[in-house]
Amino acid sequence: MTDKHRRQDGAPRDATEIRILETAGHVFSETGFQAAKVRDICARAGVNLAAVNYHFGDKLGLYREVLRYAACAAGEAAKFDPVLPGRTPEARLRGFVHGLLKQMYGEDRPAWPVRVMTHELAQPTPAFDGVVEEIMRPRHDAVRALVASVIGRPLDDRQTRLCTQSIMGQIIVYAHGREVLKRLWPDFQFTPEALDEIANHIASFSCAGMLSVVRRNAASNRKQKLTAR
Amino acid sequence: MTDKHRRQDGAPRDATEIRILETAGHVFSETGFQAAKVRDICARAGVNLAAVNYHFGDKLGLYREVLRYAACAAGEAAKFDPVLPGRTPEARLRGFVHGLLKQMYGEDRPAWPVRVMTHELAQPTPAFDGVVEEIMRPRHDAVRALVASVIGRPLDDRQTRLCTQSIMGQIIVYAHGREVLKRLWPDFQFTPEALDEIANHIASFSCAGMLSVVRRNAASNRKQKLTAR
DNA sequence: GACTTATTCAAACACGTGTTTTAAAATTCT
DNA sequence: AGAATTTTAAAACACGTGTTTGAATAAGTC
Repeated sequence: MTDKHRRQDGAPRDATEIRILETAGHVFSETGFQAAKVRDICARAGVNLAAVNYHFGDKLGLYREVLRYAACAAGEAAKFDPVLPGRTPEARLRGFVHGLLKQMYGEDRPAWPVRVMTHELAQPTPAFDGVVEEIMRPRHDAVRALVASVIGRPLDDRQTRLCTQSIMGQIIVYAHGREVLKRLWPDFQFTPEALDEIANHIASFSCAGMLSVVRRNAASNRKQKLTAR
Repeated sequence: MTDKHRRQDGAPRDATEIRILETAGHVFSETGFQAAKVRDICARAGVNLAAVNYHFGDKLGLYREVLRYAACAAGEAAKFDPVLPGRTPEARLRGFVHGLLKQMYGEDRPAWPVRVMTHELAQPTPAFDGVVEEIMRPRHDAVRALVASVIGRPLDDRQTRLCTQSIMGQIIVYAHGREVLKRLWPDFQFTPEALDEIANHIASFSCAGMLSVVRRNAASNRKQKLTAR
């Protein structure tokens, strides 16, 4: 890969490059990086075989740009801070979950970025660390902060982390468990109403769960005081 | 693949086949089916290149056997019915979660079967349907039955399914989100104590969540009665 | 012990795939 | 318009990979 192909952020792309990027997104999402074929991408994009090497240096260079492209589509949700808007913690959580689901499965969104990420989970490429730091960690930390404030525990507490895992798990099961979901609940569709329903469910389910943690802590505190007396 | 390689269940295997199977499990778990190389498997297993074709017909035949091998390791947990043992629903759920976690991350368990499944989620092979039906659906349905009995709703109710998704999501996030977890919570270890801790957390968290669903239904029922009067 | 069968081995084969090359066409610049 | 540059195009190249082959060795059988 020559210097020509190390493009900085926001560099303009011509029609060919965009067509390759979008097609490559689809192809990579279907088979993952390794198994995807440059010939397949080029054929489906209607460009010559050599175009990938000319515009992106090599296959990995193209994949990096695809990942960045996918991360860009996820950009707004990453910046979205779930702690600010809404009044009650449940409303804030509902907003966060809804935003995340909509960003992944909104009707106007392409489906391939999520699938590319699923492949990364199965077999991380060198580009994965960047995605985690830029996209996933901010979200995770935002949820963690919300959890910490709800259950009254430090950010780094194990209970805080377990609750955060529980909440994130409920969300991503719809993403990475999709192939299972299709078979176990074939009637399910990601309609806007379903997105609302899921967000509502996860928010209330999780708030109740967090409150139970609070209650358990309070109970064990009382017990300690009693025995200490 | 000739008839010779269509072996029935429980057929005896010699040392070579077992060595190939175990090594193949590791290799497939690292890179997925497509990207895995027969030469790599054979080299690491210390057998000749042609051994795979001789004993398993072709690469896909080997993969099928690896999947069955992995499913076998998961067999006891699949047969395990979470509705029978234990008294309270929470105890039953805790038992189920703990069994599943231990089966995936117990210290005596190899790590590769879970990783192979992660690859299947990203890019299902023809063998995936069988795995879902034989391994995943029984578990899923068992949890669903438990949920239905707890929240007092039919098996096929949307609320029942959402709660089931919530519970399964909390579990599988530790499996399929492992690469993210390693980066976002690097100190975390799958010790036996951690497994207990997680199982306890998920069980109490989820029971509280389900109870909140019950309460919400009761509240909306009261409201309906009031307006109907 | 001789014959048959099963298994292992090294080499070669056939094909797919990422990349390069070289030339033609299109675009841009002066 | 003419030259320089950029982009596209077809073919070839180099290498990796699943599979097959045929001989050599081991195991089993009468």
